[in-house]
Amino acid sequence: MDGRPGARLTIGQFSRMTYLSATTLRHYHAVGLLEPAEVDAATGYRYYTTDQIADAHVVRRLRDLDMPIEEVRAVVRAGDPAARDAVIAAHLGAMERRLRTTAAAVASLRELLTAPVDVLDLQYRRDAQTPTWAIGADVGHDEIREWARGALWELARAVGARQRNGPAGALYEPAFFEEGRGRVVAFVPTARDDAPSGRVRPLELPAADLAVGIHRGRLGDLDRSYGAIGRVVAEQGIGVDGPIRERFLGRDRTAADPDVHVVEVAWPVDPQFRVGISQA
Amino acid sequence: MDGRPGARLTIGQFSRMTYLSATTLRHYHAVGLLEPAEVDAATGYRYYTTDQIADAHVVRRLRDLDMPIEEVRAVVRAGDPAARDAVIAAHLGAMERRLRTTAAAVASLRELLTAPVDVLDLQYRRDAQTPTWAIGADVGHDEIREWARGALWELARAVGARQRNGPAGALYEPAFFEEGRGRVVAFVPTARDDAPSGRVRPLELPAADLAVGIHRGRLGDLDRSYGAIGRVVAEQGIGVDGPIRERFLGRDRTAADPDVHVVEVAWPVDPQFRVGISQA
DNA sequence: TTGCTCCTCACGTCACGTGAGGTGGC
DNA sequence: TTGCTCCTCACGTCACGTGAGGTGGC
Repeated sequence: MDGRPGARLTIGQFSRMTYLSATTLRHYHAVGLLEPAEVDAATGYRYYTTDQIADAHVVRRLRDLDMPIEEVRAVVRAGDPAARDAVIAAHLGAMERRLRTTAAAVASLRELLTAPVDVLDLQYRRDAQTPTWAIGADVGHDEIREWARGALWELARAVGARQRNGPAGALYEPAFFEEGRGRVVAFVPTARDDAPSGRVRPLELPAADLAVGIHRGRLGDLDRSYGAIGRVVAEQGIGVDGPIRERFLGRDRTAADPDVHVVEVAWPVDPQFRVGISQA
Repeated sequence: MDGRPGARLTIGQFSRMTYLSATTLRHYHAVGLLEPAEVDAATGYRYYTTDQIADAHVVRRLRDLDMPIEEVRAVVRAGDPAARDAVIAAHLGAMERRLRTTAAAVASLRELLTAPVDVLDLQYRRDAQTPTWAIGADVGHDEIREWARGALWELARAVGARQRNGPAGALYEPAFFEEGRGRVVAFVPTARDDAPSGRVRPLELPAADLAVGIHRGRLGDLDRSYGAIGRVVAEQGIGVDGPIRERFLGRDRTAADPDVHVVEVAWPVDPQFRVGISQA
């Protein structure tokens, strides 16, 4: 029994036990993620020990789950097991959310390829200036669902059911569509004139001339309705600058699919040319 | 009603309707994935048409699912709807498989972080030369499960239950672990001396001195057992060159988890030093 | 005329993989 | 001594993002 707990391993031996290529191990050394226990000063040879195998497995598993190297480093470096577990739990939670949305995206794409092209009934409408309470932020495409849920929940609680003057909605700056990230404002119409708290601010929603279409389907399929509305607006040549508006009219409980939402999508247009579309 | 079906859009307008950034659209033009309907020869301005919105949505959705641009191009270029659907179906199938393995990996990682370190009972054994029928190939880490299933199924059918002399197994060249890809040979012991067909070839499994451990768990957790065995072998300093051997002893039907496999993992060692580990 | 949109390079990013060319260790 | 392992650059890959510096269109 001459076993040495920290037996020295060359990079090749360590590679075989960790499923990490020598190139990858050199890279992890360069970026300080997984440092060899010893480096020969004369030859530059890297030597690892058997004690490092467990860490290397954790690193590989986390990288297999696409955790960025910076986060993996935070996990490995965390002295405190609680802090370590927190980082991992956060990433695993994000992974599981991504899993679910990806599964939904796959299902939705199958549908997109078999279902016919959407034809939307577009209507022209002028919305008057409206007092609201609102929450605004710079939001990315990938986080919009979660952000909107949180903001609308906070707005609902702040305004109160009795003081609400209509369905909640949101404004999207063009950059949100053009660059995948931009200012988004969630709002709830209300005539309250006291001072809101938290992230909530009073907002006078400006009057606007709009081409309005109804999206009835999953939120992940909103792009199809946007495309259909944008297409008509472009073909009529009636579009003008300004944020896109959405209003959330609830779920369609008569549908077989439990995730069918009813969302009004409103595109700013020039009122002079409203002859091009039907009237509300 | 002056709508023009193919209305001209600047890159910014098209960007807003497709959720693709102008930079991304220029990139797709450069690589020939999504070409503008018109390019102004004097100014270089790109112009798209509303007819291209649907294609752009398909491209974006496929890219969101990480389909490589080459494959997306094949989908968009496919004139034949059947060919188009075949490419998409193949990728969606791969996506769904990846979804399942990722879900498993997440669950397994949670366990890895809470469960104690594996302690394996290692035993020394000399295996005599063994006649087998075998299938070999160059296989990557990500495809090993599928490949092994196919190869073992073909071997089982070729050899026949009555001519089988023991459990099936596999050999792995070091490159499989070091580079994530390498030669793998699946085998079934048999004394048959007729000529096999298909991918099957006769193979004399060479005699070998082995350190043998039993992995009892999910196949996705085999790395833990490899690490534990490799560690002991390294600490004793008894490892020698040669392929790793596995033998598949079936599932543990007594376990609550339906995916508990029993796999014998054998690491080639120098018989001179077998005093370091217990005897079989 | 202003300023917003669009243009073309060139370079950066992320996590490595792939040689080229050379040295060290058993 | 051979050849296998290891070394350090340097550059490539993939799908864009990010300026820099400049022109065009309403």
